[in-house]
Amino acid sequence: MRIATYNVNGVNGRLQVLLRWLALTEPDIVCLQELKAPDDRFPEAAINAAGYQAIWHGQKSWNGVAILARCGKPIERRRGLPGDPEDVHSRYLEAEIGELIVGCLYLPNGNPWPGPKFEYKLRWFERLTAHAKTLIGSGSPVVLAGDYNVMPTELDVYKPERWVDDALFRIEAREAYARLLKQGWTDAIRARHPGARIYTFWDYFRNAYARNAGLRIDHLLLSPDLAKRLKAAGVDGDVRGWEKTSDHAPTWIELGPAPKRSPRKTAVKKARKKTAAKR
DNA sequence: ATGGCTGTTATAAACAGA
Repeated sequence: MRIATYNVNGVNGRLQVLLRWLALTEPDIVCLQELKAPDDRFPEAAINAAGYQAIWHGQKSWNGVAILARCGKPIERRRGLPGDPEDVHSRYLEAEIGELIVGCLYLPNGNPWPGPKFEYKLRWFERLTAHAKTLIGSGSPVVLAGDYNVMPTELDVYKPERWVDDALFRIEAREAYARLLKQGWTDAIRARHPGARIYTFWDYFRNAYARNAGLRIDHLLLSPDLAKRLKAAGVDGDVRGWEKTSDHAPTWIELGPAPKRSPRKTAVKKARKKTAAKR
């Protein structure tokens, strides 16, 4: 099973690129960010025609997230994070898809630092972390996928020294990311490619893609049982070179099948067999 | 340090993104 996250930077402006990528890579589940469209402008018909059912949380001009699935319509569990009824940004959507819980998120950019936007980013991060704790505590298989707007380490930036006072790389943001992971989440790309320079975003300016002046800010975090099923992870970097493309590239994981029985049940069965053999 | 580019829309002497 392939699960991908893709910040499309305008779902309507990006529709042809999105459809081309869906047809090419056939992910089973897709988290989209930066729809930049209100609910009634989501291109549902085109997405359905491509073989996907979707739920979405739109917003005029900015933000907006969606979850697509090929294996039935995602069952919505939540839109928006708990903890701030004043927050009207469309940045979080959560669904049940088969045995999985999928959280699709678009963490605030936070620039410029310092300032109210950065404070909002940190508050939003805390709300995400609080919610993630309840998710991981439930013991369910969960993936939290999206644009986190954080480069976790120096390995995740083409030129770290230029970014130290940027909201995407400020120490407060990196520490918030580390605190989230400490709950027990696995950063899938980093787990499969320790030490590798992997980017998911290249600025539209300064020929950044050609120079590979990139950032790794799109992440898929896996709950412990899903981490055990992680077979592969990568970035569809070529998509960033297409015409009319997003500044982000699709980022994905490949999961093995769910174990048929829980380890507890298997242990019980083995014990029974042993007992039976003794008789 | 600044500005470079892109999508959206209040079509700009606009904003936000990263």
